[in-house]
This record gives sequence, C-alpha cells and structure tokens, in this order.
Amino acid sequence: MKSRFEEKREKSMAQISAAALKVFSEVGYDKASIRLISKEANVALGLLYNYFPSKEALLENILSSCFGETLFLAMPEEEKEKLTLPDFIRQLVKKVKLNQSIWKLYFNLKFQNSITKELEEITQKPLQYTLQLLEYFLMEAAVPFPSLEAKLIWASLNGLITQYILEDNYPLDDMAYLLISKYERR
Amino acid sequence: MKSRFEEKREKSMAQISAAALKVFSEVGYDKASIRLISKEANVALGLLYNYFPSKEALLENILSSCFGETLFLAMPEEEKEKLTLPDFIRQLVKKVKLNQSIWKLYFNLKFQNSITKELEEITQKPLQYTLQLLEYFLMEAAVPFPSLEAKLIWASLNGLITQYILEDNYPLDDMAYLLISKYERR
Amino acid sequence: MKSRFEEKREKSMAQISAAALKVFSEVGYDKASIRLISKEANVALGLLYNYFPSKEALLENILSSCFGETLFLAMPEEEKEKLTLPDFIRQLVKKVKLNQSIWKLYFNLKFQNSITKELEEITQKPLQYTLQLLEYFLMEAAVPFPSLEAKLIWASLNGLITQYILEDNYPLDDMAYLLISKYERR
Amino acid sequence: MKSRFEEKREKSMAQISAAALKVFSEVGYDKASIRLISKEANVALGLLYNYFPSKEALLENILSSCFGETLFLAMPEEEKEKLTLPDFIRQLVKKVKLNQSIWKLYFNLKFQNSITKELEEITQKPLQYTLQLLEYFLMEAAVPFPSLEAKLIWASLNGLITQYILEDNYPLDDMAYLLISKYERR
DNA sequence: TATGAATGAGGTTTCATTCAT
DNA sequence: AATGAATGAAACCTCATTCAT
Repeated sequence: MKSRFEEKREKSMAQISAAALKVFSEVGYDKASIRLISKEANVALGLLYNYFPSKEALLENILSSCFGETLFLAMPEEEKEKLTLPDFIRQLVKKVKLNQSIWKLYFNLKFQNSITKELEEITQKPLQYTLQLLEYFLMEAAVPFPSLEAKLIWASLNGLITQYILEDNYPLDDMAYLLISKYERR
Repeated sequence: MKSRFEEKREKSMAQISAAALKVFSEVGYDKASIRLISKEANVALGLLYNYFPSKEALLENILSSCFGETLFLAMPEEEKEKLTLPDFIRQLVKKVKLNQSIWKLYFNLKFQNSITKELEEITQKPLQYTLQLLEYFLMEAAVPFPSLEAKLIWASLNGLITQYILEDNYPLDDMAYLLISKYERR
Repeated sequence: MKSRFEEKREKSMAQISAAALKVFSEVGYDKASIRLISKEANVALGLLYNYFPSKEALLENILSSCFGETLFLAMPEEEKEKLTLPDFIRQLVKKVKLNQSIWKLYFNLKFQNSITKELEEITQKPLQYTLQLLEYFLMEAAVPFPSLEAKLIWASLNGLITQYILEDNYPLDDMAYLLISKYERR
Repeated sequence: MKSRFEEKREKSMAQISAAALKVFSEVGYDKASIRLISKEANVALGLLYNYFPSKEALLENILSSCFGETLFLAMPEEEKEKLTLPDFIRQLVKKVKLNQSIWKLYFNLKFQNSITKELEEITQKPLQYTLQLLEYFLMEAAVPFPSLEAKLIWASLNGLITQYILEDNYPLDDMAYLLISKYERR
C-alpha cells in the first residue's frame, strides 16, 4: 500500500513531468525555463528539485520513460512475427499522434545539439530496433536492397512525422496510406 | 564605385553573417551567444549591432539571403519547364549538401517555435514554390493524386535531408537514387 | 519521573544537537544545511523546528550548552585556588582535545562575523573568566605585568588550539609542555 | 603605453578585487554575495564575470596576489641573513596591521573548510617559508629544540594575530614586545 | 567604423522554513 | 511527536544589448 507521501510524490512528479514535456516540446528544451515549467505544473518554483536533481535529469527521465514506448521496443517477439509493414506503419502513425510532444521534443534536441551521451543511449536503442524491424519486413517480402529500402522508409516516415508535427492539419493518415500503397503489392 | 567605407561595411557584414550561420547551425540559435559569434567572426563584441539591430534581425537577414537559394525560388520559368522530377531531386540533393548549415538552422528554428511571423514569411514562399514544382512534375507525368503524391515526395525528401544532417556518413546519394527510382518510369 | 513523551523529546533533541554540532564544525555553520543535519541525526527534515525555532536558535542552544564547559566556568571556587598554571594548561589541552568540534565551530563563527549579540553573551563570559583565572595564577606567582602576560598566554593557547584544530597530527601536547616550561620556574 | 581599455580594465579589476577582499573579510567568503560585492565596488552585478570566471576564481586571484606579500616570501636571501627574530616579529606585526583583511579572510576560509587544493597551494608556501625562517633564527641563536620552538612562536603569533583581528583595540604592539622579550637574551 | 567595458534581467539551483497529515 | 512535500527568496552566473571612446 502506498503511503500518503508516496502518493503525493507521484502526483507531483507526474504533474511536473507532464508540464515539462508540454513546455519542452512547445518552446524547446533550452528556452523552457524552470519558472515556466513550474507555473505550468502549478507548483512552486523549487519543487522540481525535490524530485529531479537538475533540468537535464528531468529531461532524461521524461525521455527514458516515454520515448521507447512510442516506438516498438516493448513489443514481444511473437507479435513482431505477425506484424506486416502496413500494420507497422499504421501503428506507428497511431502512436505518433498520441505522442506528438515527445517526438517534437526529440527533434528539438537533435537540432540543438543538446543530445548528451546519456540521451543518446536512451533514444538510440528504440530507433535502431525500429530500423531492424523494417529490414525484417522487407526481407520477408523479398524486396531488393532491404537495408537501403528500410532506411528510405524510415526517412520517409520521419519526414511525415516532422511535417505532421510542424504543420496544422497535415493529412498524416492519407500520407501514410499513400506510403503503404507503394510497398503493398510486391 | 564603392567607397572605402562601403567595402569595409560589406566585408564586416559578410564576416559576421558567415560566422553567425556557422554558430547558429552548430549550437542552435538560442545557445549561440553574441560573444561566440563575434569571436568566430574575428570582430569586436558590439560590432554586430552596427549592422543588425538585434540577434533576431541577424537571423532574419541570414535566412532571407540564403534560404531561398537553397530551394528553387530563383529559377527562371523557362528552365523550370525543362526540369524533370529526377533532375529536381538530384539538384536539390546537391544544394542541400552545399547548404547543410542553413538547413540545420531551419529545422532548429522550426523545432523551437522560434519562427516568428517575419521568418515565416521568409521561409514559406520557397517551400510552397517547391511543393508546386513537385506537383507540376507529377501532373506532367500524369501521376494519380499529384498533390498528395507531391506532399509525400517532399516529406520523404525532408526525411532524407534531416537524416543526412544529423547522421555522419548518411548515404544521401544512394537514398536519393532509390527514391528517384520509385518515380522514374510511370 | 519523565513521561514517555518527554523521553522522546529529549532523545530527539540530543540527536539533533549532536548531529548539528558535528555538521556545523565540519562544513561551517552557513554551509550546514538543515537537510544535512537531519540526515546526520536520522530524523525527518522538519523535526528540528519542533524543538528549535530556527537554525540560529539551534546554534545558540548548542553553544550555550557546550561552550562554557570546555572552559572552566563550572569550576568551584575552592578548586580554582588549588589549581596552578601548568595544571590549568594541561587540563585545558585535555578539554580541547575532547571538544574539537565546539572549538572549530566557535572559530568558524568568529571569522564569519556570525556572532550575534546573543552568541556574544554566551561565549564572552567563559572567555573572560578564563582570562581572569590566568591573571590570578600569574599574580600568585608574582609575575610582572600579570594582566598583559595573561593575555599573551591566552593568545598563545589560542594559537596552539587553532593549529591543532586545523592541522593533522599537530603535536599539541609537546607544544603545551614547551609553553608550560616557559612559565614554570619564576 | 596602456590602451584606453587596459586602463579601464585594470581600474575595474582593482575596484572589484578591493571590494571583494573587504566584503569577504567582513562577512566571510560564503556569505559575501556577488550582489554585495558589486554594490561595494559600485559596478554592475555582472561585471565581475568579465574579469573573473567565478567567485572562487576571484578569491584565488585575491589570495595569490596578496597573501604571499603579507608574509616574507618575497624577501631576498641577503636580507634574510641580516634579520633577527625581534626584527622579524616587529615587521610581521607591521604587515599584519596593514593587511588585516587578508588575514581575516585566510582564517575565515580555514575554519570553513573552504580551502580548495588551489588555495592550499597558494597559501601553503608562504606559511612554510615563514616557519623555516623562524627555525633559522632560533638555530642561529642556538636555542634548544629550534623546530619545536619555532612552531610555538608561530602558534603564539597566530594567536596574537587572531586576537588582534577579532578584538577591537587589542594591544598588539605591547603583546608583540612581550613575546619578543621572551626570546631576546638567550 | 570599430572596440570591449558595462549593464541588469533572467537563467538554474539551493535552502530555511511552514504545514497538512 | 514525527514526517517530508511544498514554498519562494536569494544564491551564482550568462548574455543580449548599450555606449563612451
């Protein structure tokens, strides 16, 4: 059973993390001041430091707890075998739509050279895993140059995601459908 | 004929702009301090303010003088008619390789919500023009859904560009070739 | 007979006081955070404020309960008459060795101008008493300039104590012996 | 010839250093806020960081430029040979009177455990040199246990200095005379 | 034109203290 | 009595910008 304090802790941590993710993704990690985050979280300026030793640690915590899930890292082996490329894309799109903030934050960090070694470790694994998954699908489908082709699909998906993130009303579903159609019958 | 002062002005402005673009793209706009820029430009700390009223104005100047050229805004109408999609992609790739910094800066700003209305105006026109160009090619080639398809190609190209910018030794040429091959004979 | 609550009170107060003295003397009063003190005392962060209204009050309590004893304030008049200067020095040295922390804290406060009027009152009396004691010894021994001489001995002792506190393996006993030898046969 | 800027630099650095030494010695290094120092120096809050990379660097600069001189480190060898113990003490006293602040700061740091390795290096050399000088005098004068005796004199002098620093109207000259008299005719 | 010293608002972080439980 | 989450003032430090020379 959770103690009274544990509950408060978790509630506050969740509030702060959520607020931080929101602010990080909205204005960028660097411009997201602690003041702004705490205001967004409706907590006092210094409370953040009860839970996270630094702004950077807060970032790492958010990424490590969220980023992997937005890709397919957690998927069990047996499900992977049943998945097809179209499924994969459709599911990825669904996940992206639910996790716009984390994707925006990720690209923000990338284009800011703010990815430290710790963050690199957190983000690299799911990304590589995704690429391997793509290669696997293409090999199964006997597509030529499966590795190169996987890279292309991944780049295209990345492009779609960034457009979707940056542009209001981007027709992500249509685009995904179009992309899928290119790889369906081979 | 340019006066001696004008020459000095232009030399200093060029030095500062070049240094600023370099630093902006390397560390990101926000983390690029005026001190760092002036050091990189080998000029005094305050000189920048003789030419640009603010850091943001400097950014605008850089983007407005460089960004359009990296796309096809300056291309005359008659050349446009001779261009084909594969040509377009190849040339775009070439331009991207020569202008990595400006692209990196552009994405940096985008993912930071640092694009003000002024910057939006500067960057939007070339981008829309590019999309129109793509649509034009696809209509010429009688591709179905030319508008949607143009969007997809553009997203894919964006994806390739971001990968190229962020990853060492990304095989951009191979990827571009693969992308082209998908649209060549239809 | 003490109630259960009183026992708890006293135990907690003692724990906190002991921990505070340790931490104060180790890192200095200013840098000794309440968090560190409570951790050292194995009590909750806020418990301290059940017993002491402020950090400063805690300090005052510690000094007023310890500082006097490390000098000879508590000594009864009849013992004082039997004491000689060598005895006094030997006993002082012994006390200093047992109370390094309190001495270190005292000097820490002194050199920080953190001695408030309240603390001044607490510390001044034992120190003056000690000086009077020294004068008394010297007058008994018919030393010329007993008052000035007392000041010199006290300064020398202070010097020895600070060296002992600040330097590992300082030969305090040898030094005290040497000092005694200067005043023994007169 | 000094440039306009060099002059300003030096003037500001001197102002800041002087103010810092004053404030450090008055309230202690830790409690001496940058705000207070800049107010005392009549400069803006941030100017300090044009000249010193950090508060600690400012401290090091002050100590390394002042501390050595307050002892006898700079004294040439031939003068050292002409010096006697009484001379030494008299001169030391004179120097202490002129450099109360630096001495107070030194003790403040010592009793705060704020002496870093860099500061240790800066202060240790002059102190050791002083002790060696004392030993030299005592050996010349054929005093028994010259090394121990040097330590005692040094401790006594330290004691006198601290009393002088901490107490208004402490009769330092009289005390020094008395101390000298103990070592004069041997 | 060019210099860099100077300014002060605002960044991240610490910490004495309060208070609901 | 005891807990530790919560508060916000104030610490050190950075940096865009101004300005006298």
